[in-house]
Amino acid sequence: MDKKKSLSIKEIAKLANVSVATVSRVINNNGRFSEETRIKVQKIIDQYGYRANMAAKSLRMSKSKTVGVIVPNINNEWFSHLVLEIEKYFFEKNYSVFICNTSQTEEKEIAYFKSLDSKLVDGIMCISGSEELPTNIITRDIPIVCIDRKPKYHHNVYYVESNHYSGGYLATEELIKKGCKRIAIISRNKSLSVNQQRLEGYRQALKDYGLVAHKELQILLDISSSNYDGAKHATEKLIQSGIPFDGIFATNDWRAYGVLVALAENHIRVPEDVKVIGFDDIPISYACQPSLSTIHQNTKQLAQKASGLLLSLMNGETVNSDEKHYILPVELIQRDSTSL
Amino acid sequence: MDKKKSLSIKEIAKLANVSVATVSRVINNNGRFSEETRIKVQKIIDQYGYRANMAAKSLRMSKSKTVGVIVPNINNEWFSHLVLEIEKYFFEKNYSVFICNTSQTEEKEIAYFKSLDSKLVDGIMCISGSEELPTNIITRDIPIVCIDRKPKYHHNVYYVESNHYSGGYLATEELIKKGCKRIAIISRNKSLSVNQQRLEGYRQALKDYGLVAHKELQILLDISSSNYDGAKHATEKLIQSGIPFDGIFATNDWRAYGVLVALAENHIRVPEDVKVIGFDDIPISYACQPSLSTIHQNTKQLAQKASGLLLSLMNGETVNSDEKHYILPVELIQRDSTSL
DNA sequence: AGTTGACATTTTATGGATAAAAAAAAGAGT
DNA sequence: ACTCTTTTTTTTATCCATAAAATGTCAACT
Repeated sequence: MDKKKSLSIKEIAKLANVSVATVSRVINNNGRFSEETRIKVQKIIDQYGYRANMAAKSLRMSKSKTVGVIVPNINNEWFSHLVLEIEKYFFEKNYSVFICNTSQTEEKEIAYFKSLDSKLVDGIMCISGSEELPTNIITRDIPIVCIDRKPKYHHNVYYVESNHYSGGYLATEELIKKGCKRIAIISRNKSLSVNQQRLEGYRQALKDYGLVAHKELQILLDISSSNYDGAKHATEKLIQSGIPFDGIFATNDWRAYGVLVALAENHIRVPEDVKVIGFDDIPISYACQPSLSTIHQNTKQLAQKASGLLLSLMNGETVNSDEKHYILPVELIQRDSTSL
Repeated sequence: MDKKKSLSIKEIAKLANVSVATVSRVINNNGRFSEETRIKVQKIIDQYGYRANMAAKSLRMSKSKTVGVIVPNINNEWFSHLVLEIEKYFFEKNYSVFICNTSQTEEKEIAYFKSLDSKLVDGIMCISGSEELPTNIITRDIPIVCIDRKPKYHHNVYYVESNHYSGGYLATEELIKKGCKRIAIISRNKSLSVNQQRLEGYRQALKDYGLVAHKELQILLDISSSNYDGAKHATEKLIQSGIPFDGIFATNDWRAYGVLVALAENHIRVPEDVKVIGFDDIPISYACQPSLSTIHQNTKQLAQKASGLLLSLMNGETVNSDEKHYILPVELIQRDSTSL
């Protein structure tokens, strides 16, 4: 294999009989040079090849054309969809993306912040991680944008999220409009604002429609169990308890499928006996049966807004204070699990 | 916010009253220095903080402690699971991972190879991409390991994959053992060896059990349609055609769910009237109803083997020629969709 | 005391690129 | 032809860390 080692600027310069500075200016099309020189240099580059050494470039310019994406678990379709869209956005702009999977541990999050700092990333995208960002660890002014979580106040932190309150409201309202009177919610007992807001929306909808928010129908799972298993077990317990219910709002789609399977195994029909609605609108929700009514988050737009914001910050553009965070609308998707 | 700029080795050296070389040796615990000096330097570092500048380090050492992962689509649970495990492995070894999503386009693949080359990555993990790797683009000797695909011969390319032939055989055999006589296969018409091998396994199983491999039951989708939709439409067409069948081997789980939904919409019961089996064992296959029999790929092991191999290569260890590729066994998972 | 060796530390060169300052070349005007 | 601009190009310094070579220090041994 004739692997031709890439030439450095210095070597190109020698071959073209010009100085390294001239080559640099031609390559970056920055500064003055005559057309004649441009052709001369370009010819050598075409002939011998040149691949910039990003380490050298980063060192000199203290920026790296890379961004880090902090994500709890990339093997989760909602997060991976965000990552996909972020990657697409930044690829277009000639940035590379470091994937930083925290597995929900603070150690990994801290380690990655250190690493990203060390690697001179130009920006950090932080998806739904811990409450408190370890920004104090960072020694440079790296812009940070958060998705899906209101971070406690940190200097230079911006965020983009869906309207979870509205989603919780819409989901509950859908169940009410389809005739449900005793609606359970299965959510997660973490202080994450996301779950909190969905719960608020649920409570408000019940209130607005004059329904009682039964304490025993508000089930908050702890973090230890998985979404699917946790929701499945919770549903089984609810069934065994004998407490009547005719609708379940599961605050994400995996939980909703836990619910659906538990109901099916207990020969409770959906939507005839009990109606179910989820949240997120991941592919599973239309591909499985019964298809799941859910609240659609505009994941792509979330990613693009956040990426655009981060890019602006990286370019040193000043961002109006009213553009420091976006709350994107969500949409009710009606499918079989809440049909009449 | 009191963001303390990190000091460079030079500044640390000045504060500690030693030379930069000494600081470097202490930090990297490499070379000789007295305990006294170690303490002196460490004290300054503890007091003022030091964060290595990886750009400088990479430039000097021509390695970056990063690897690139080329993947067709990270928003696909099988790939994202691989990426997750690869990330975990390399995090432990103190490497960062660039995510390179090709969206199945050659342009992006080539662009990413150039970028990774430029960024001095120490290794590349290549997951099920195009047939021919654009390795000639690379100007340095970067080790490459492929997962899930036999690349045409390239210098320095190694690969790890599942035994797809055996998987195809096991899947078909399961259907046969559960009484199916007219078994369809729904796969993809790409030259990817993966699909080819699964098809071979299917044919061999039919042959071994004395069944006919009906041409009209071998459906190869083209790449344009999605797995789910493609399989759903294909199943609908098959039903409409009136050709009898009593088992379907869908060569991945998403296709299998396309099949299941098409059957359900046509009031064909699974597993009573038709039995269905998938491939991959992604989470959907146990979480949806009916739960799906499938062929489990040991994704974690695949990722770990490949990562270990890549790391060895990056460390310059010589790899025995018989360790240049691994073929890992797959496992039949029996669930409702093929129960009796 | 002087040579030798072991260890500790500093000096110097280097990796590849860019920006600023300096120098050289070309063009304009008198 | 000579000065003054303007444009082009080169020189130099710098980014930060590491490795190799050189220097320095101390103690042991003949």
